[in-house]
Amino acid sequence: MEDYLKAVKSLSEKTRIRILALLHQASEACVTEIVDSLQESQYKVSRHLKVLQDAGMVETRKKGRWIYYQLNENQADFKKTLLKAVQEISSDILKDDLNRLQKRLAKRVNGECASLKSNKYREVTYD
Amino acid sequence: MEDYLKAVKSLSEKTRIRILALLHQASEACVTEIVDSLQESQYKVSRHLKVLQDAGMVETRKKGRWIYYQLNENQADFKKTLLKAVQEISSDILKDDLNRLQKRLAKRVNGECASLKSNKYREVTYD
DNA sequence: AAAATATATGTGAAATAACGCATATGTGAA
DNA sequence: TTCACATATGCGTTATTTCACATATATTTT
Repeated sequence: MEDYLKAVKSLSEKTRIRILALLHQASEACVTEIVDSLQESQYKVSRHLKVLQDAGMVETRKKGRWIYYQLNENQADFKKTLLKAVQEISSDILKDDLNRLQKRLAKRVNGECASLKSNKYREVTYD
Repeated sequence: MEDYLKAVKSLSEKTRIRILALLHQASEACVTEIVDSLQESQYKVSRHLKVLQDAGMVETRKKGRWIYYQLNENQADFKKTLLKAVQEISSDILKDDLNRLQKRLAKRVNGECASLKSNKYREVTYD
């Protein structure tokens, strides 16, 4: 029961819903890409990612200095169904997030997350 | 978005999960029957029922002094999926609740909730 | 009308969760 | 080995949620 509760609670916060919706579309994204897509602070995103991970909703893959997050698809029916529910949310906020995500993912180099802070790459602009 | 959040939050509490699981099985139950099944206080159950109602997860039917609660099946996919997720929870607590519910529903007279506090009816015993 | 039953709610205390800032850790690049 | 970037976290503050008690409202029975 505690496990179920933890999973539902992990969905009961706006930022975390936004993250999960993002991962539904991206299949995998690193923290910076999520930060840029949501336009939220790094520590806020990082905190919420941890909650989602503790609840078993996402899993990570480390590659160099980046940590890629993705949905944890391989789990009990209950959590799968919860993730399905997230897919059924229709909201302007999520649409905007996804638009920014698309632009952000387009900056990847060789399929890897790009370091936009470095001046080797052009600025990201969202408009 | 706020509506989705409200719905998920309504699931993110143990008592409320127990109530929803009960209603999945009972199709409809009045407050006292829920109180007896969960063995929780009346005000606690009443409070949580209100949260579920505000979130649109349950609806009520008033009949005399009783208010019958049932799942609100007629709604958007997102909430339907959430309710489906609850059905997929397997837990000893829920099993016990359902056992007590069965015994409680067996006390009904003419399909109506029975007033067990009155000495016109035998005591309920759970063992 | 009075008593009993069913349900809801105002309020303040206690518990829980989210926020923000600063900072720590780890990794690759210069 | 120094610097820049990516990510995580300790901690105090604030906001949100739950709890518990008492009590209010509505309905039925006597």
